[in-house]
Amino acid sequence: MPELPEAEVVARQLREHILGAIIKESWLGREDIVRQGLPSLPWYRGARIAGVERHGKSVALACERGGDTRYLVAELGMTGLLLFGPLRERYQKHTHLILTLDGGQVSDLRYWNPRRFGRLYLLDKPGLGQFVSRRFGCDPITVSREEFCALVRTRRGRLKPLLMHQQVIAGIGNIYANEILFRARLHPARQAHRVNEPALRRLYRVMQQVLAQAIKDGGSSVRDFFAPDGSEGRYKRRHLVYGKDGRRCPSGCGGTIRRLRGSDQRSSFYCPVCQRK
DNA sequence: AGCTCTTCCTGAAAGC
DNA sequence: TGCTTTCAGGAAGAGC
Repeated sequence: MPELPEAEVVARQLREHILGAIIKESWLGREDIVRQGLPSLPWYRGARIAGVERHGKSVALACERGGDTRYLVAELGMTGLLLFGPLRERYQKHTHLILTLDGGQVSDLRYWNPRRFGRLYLLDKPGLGQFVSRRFGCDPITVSREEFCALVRTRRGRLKPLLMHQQVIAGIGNIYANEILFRARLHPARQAHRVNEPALRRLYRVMQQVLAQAIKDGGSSVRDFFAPDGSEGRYKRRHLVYGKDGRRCPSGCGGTIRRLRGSDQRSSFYCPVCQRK
């Protein structure tokens, strides 16, 4: 499932392959996949893809036409993918949007999302600003240590939900939250404001390392994440706790990885020996 | 503020 | 084998 590293990989591939391309045609399989701005869809025909942004786990195409800029935001949700045309055979069903392109390296870009947790948004500039400020907190890649630590210190809730709270820290989901907390040796249910300074700095450093490495590795392909060109992410090989319940802790502490189902239905994977509360 | 619960949605896996 | 049930998960929103 796409989280920040996967969305970043998607954004980078889009920049590499379709920046500057012109949208010739748009095909929409179902209207309810566009949650906002559906009437403006015709505007995008003839627009040039002038930029690609990532916000949290979402990817935004900046489109220009006649001196005007509008955005196409794709929430990837759990199963959402942006794919280049050559993959069309494998992804017929559940393709909800196709942008036929001219002048890029690929013939089209399509949005594929079987579970439809995640929609599309067609927004003008103020609309995007509003969308971003309402939904996304700081970016864990670019946030400074001071800012991050100050933020965690003021929170009374549990550490893991905080890391995954998009309005506070945008882009971290279940996989990376688990991997980060294990490497920082912090229990998922630790109260954020009770984490001491050294541990807080460790958390920041580990968060940046994990995300940077995952981007370098093309993301984690669990279930079926693919980059737009069809390549799989390799970071899954580096997973130490996610989906590893019942296995020996890789730190050599002798503990066994446990899976804890939180009230939010999401699973926490952690080592009860390394990550004490 | 922060927690819990519900809803959205489908395909894979488990259960019978 | 073939049917039914369960489950997984991100995010928003309601209610407490």
